[in-house]
Amino acid sequence: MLRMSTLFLRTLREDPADAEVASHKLLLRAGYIRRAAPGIYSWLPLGLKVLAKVEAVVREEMERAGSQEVHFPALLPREPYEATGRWEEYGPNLFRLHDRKGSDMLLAPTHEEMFTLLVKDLYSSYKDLPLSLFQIQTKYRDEARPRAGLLRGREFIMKDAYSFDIDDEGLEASYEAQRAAYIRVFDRLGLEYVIVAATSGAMGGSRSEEFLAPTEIGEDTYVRSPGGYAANVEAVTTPVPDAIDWADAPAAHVENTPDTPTIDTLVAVANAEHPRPDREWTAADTLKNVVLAVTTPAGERSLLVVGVPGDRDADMARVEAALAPNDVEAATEADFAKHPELVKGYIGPGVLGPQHRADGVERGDENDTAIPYLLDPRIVPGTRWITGADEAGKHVFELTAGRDFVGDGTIEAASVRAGDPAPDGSGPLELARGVEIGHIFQLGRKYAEALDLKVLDVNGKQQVVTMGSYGIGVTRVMALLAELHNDELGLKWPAHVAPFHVHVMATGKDPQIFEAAEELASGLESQGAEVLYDDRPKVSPGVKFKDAELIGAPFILVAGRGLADGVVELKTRATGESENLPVADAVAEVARRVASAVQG
RNA sequence: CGGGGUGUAGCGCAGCUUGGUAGCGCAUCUGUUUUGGGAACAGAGGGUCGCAGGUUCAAAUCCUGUCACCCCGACCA
Repeated sequence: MLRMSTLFLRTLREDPADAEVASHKLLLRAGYIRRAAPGIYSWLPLGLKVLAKVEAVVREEMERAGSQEVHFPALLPREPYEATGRWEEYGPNLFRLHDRKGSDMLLAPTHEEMFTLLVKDLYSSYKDLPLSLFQIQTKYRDEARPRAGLLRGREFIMKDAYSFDIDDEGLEASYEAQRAAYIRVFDRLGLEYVIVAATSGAMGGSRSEEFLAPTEIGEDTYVRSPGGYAANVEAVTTPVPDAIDWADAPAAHVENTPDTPTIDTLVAVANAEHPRPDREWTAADTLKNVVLAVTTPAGERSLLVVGVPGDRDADMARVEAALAPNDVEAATEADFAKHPELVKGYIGPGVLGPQHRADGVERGDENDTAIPYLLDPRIVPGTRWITGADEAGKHVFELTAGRDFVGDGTIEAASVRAGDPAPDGSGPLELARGVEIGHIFQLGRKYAEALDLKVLDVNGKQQVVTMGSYGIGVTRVMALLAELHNDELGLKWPAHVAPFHVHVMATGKDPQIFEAAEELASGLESQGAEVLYDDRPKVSPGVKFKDAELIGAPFILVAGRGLADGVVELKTRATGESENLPVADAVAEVARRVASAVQG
């Protein structure tokens, strides 16, 4: 039995100044965690208890799905990450350090390499497969900006699982098994979630889905359609319209459009000075060419221009996803200085990609080669655009894709808007925010190839193993539960993850009250309930109530003035309901409710 | 990395404009009274005012530099 008089806990009356979101404030105030450094938290007794319960659910479902638990070091040598290229690719997000001999080490951000090597170390036959392994481990990522407490830290606990199969069918089955396990985990935790199509990001790989918990404070934006399509915005694909016959299209013509460096000013001038008879020009008639600087993992930097309809922005998250693992940023003044053919505000296809190469005109210095030009998928042959004429104060009208210009390819760079059609025809998209709590994807053979994980197949030939990778953010899930279950008074844990089930308190000074409370507490404990007993003798009832509500156990059992009439009070934290129970029945009744609440 | 802000007791803050013995609330400790909604009174402990230079008889306060942290955007379980 936990006793409030000795529990290592100090609740705070006021919100910490540096906490913003509810879960962060309350976990600090209620004494679950303490900040040790930015994005790094120490765990107090209550916090550890909740964490252990979340872990237990994850562990049980992993084992049910046939995955076996292992545990790797968090501190790792450089070599395996060098072999897969991730020592470079991870960039500044990787915590790097040296041992006393000067060898490079790292704090693992994730463990693909180690799992792959361990399997390689022990297995060499297709008969050993399929295999699924998992661990629950502390991960380290030196995030540029940790925030929201546990929701995004630099040290966090992740369950990561990996599957190993001989062929694609096996991988598919392993993936489905994990997917089913994730559904069970999140259902048991009582979390609402959507499964969305995702990009695989820096990990590499093909099929990929994220489990997002919808919430306003989420950092991921996703879309869904009435017909059931759901995807992270980064992974949304644009339906490609049919090409348009341009036989009757007017010829392109360059017009003076002074002082029109932005789409808004361009549209205004176009309508004022170059109106078309049937309808007004809008931003959607313009083609915006955005200059980006792309840096490869090896550090090579080059420019790229993406063309998007003028009524949309280039969404950097989507661009990054499309160009992963490269880094992308907006081009700088220095970049423009090196490319005089790029006239800011008036950039057009004329100097880009195929056009540049086709006309053979040298516009920059001798090292100046054509800047690659990628187009939004909506810019199909026959569509007509107003776009830059590559000369200050001039735009070209009726510039027709396919006839007057082409790109080097297409790119999903344009922002996604509510109302856009779903790629599978299932209706208009709506946008929402969510927190990524799980991510599953088929890695394929990337890591097995890089680290030479092969087994003999049935014909005695070496085959590269194919892998899947499956993560759950355990600390993040805990923070999310706190985020979802609270009110102005404090936390309201669901029974199956609460640090304990019943908060028993004695209110009053009469020793008999304390005796009765203690009896209730130990009675409940013998019935299988987990109990915190607030046995502090000189603390006013108000303080005890406030603490109990802040800490957030699902049931609060009060022994106080009602005792004289043979009753104790039971408060249900989630609903705020309060009722009197006869003392004699209280233990049995509360234990029964605990059991049913824990079962969910 | 871009923008904004803050560093004063364990926590939350005032003091800085106009330099002159470092303060308030909460928390902690002692005593008395209190005990169903963050008690009252009396007393106590606890701070090299982020750090380093400078100006001055005198710096939390003015000047310079520096570090750290937080918040908003670009990246991730």
